[in-house]
Amino acid sequence: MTDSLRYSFTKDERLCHKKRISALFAEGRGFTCYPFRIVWRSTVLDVDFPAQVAITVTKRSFKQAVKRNLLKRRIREIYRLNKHLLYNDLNEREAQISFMIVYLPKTILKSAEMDTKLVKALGRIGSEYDKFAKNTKEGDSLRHDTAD
RNA sequence: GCGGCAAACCGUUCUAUCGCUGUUUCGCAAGAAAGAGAGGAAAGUCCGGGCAAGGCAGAGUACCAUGCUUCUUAACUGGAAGAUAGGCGUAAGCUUAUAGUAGUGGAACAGAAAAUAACCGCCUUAUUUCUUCGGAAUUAGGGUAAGGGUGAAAAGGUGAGGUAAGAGCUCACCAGUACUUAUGGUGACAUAGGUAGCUGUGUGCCUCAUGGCUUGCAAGACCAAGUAUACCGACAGCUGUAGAUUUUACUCGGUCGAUGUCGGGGGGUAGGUUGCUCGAGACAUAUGGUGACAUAUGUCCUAGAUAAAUGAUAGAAGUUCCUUUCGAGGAAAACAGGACCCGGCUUAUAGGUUUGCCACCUUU
RNA sequence: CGGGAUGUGGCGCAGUCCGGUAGCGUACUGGUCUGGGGGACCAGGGGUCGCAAGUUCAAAUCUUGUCAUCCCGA
Repeated sequence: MTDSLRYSFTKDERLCHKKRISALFAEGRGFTCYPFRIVWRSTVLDVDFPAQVAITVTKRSFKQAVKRNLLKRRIREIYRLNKHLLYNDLNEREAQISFMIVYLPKTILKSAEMDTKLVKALGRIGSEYDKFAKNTKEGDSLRHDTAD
């Protein structure tokens, strides 16, 4: 079993800094792949993993904490089982990003449905990164934003 | 058997695989193993307390809260057992209100009048006019709460006597109030008797008693190293005086005490550690108490996250509902997630269990 | 997590303290003035006073619970 196929999900793979999250929303790029919105930003991380992720469900959509927790747990579980696909993409491009998954709808979807949709969304991050890298290269040299 | 009332309790369980957050042990490290990991309301933040910081003693007033009695508790707008007066229910039972009345304000509309009641009516005195000589009418005054379409509420109720007409004016019975005696009760109060003809209701201000500082773990402490009225200049002022400060405001008292005003000037983090979970702790038994609860003994350690852990998938069993070829198949499973910690209250809650009691029906 | 405010015709707000008639502006409908429009004037319709209990003779108003929206501190 290689490292990429370990289904663990440690703290280093999560986005836990308040500053980084506010920077992500201020400068990050986003796209919507229903039922999720992905906000991401190329970032130099001080860990071995190619990505750090945070998951949110807004209080506007779900008022009760039980439902928010349920959705966050399910999304995290799906990410944990499918993140090696994203890691392969990013390792090919030698990139590090931080990103956030926002759950949009106001109803609770089934796990299987969310599974296929999230895999599709994660697959799109690679192509979005290519687009971004191309644009910055044309304008100036590729420039990574520092973490802090 | 069926329906209800009250109290207490449960709130799917197990296995496998992959994960998450602490703890302990092993290991140089990577990591491995063991064991632990949401609730009866964790919720609302409505009360009370612990804990922490802030006062150079403190006191009074204002302000706020509470308000039958006795108890309970660390404390309480909590709880228990009662008291009085209502309301609902056939019943078991449930439920609402309750300090004082010395003073004082108001009670829309309607109504004569909303509380020191004379508009109509009734009785009566005087005057004038008319007269069928019985009386009738006009004006002025007096007496009178028996009657009057209202209203939420109408001046204790019924009967008799009494009177010019009436009236607790007097009497009988009934209802209440105040004072008082005896008995019972820790007490609220109850029961029985006596005295006073004393007699509307609810409500606000007010009065009395008791209690009450403010901010909240994002408090606070440490890593963290110098202060925060720093320091500099100008102007005004000169000794217990001005003034400043003192947990909202005011007063007294206390403390500090020359400084006050204006201008300039300078520093910055939300990272980590701690607070942080052993506590008015839980469970069991015994004793005391009607009960809330208290005391004693024994056993146990039972979440501590921080963009925030308790999940996903598969299988099995049980419960409920639907379909049924009686083999089975399908679906559902409430309210809801710790964020410093406790004690209550309130609100949400599918379904189920146990105990006691009440009414009705059937059988004996 | 803590603190506070608001909810009344279609819209924006009074009235709530101190209980008794729900009102103002604008919008809407009809009419008059004008050749017509705009505008002015007159008349009219439109209200579970967020919801549910309670107190009271009587509740938009007082009390309690609950729901929604908004703001502030960090």
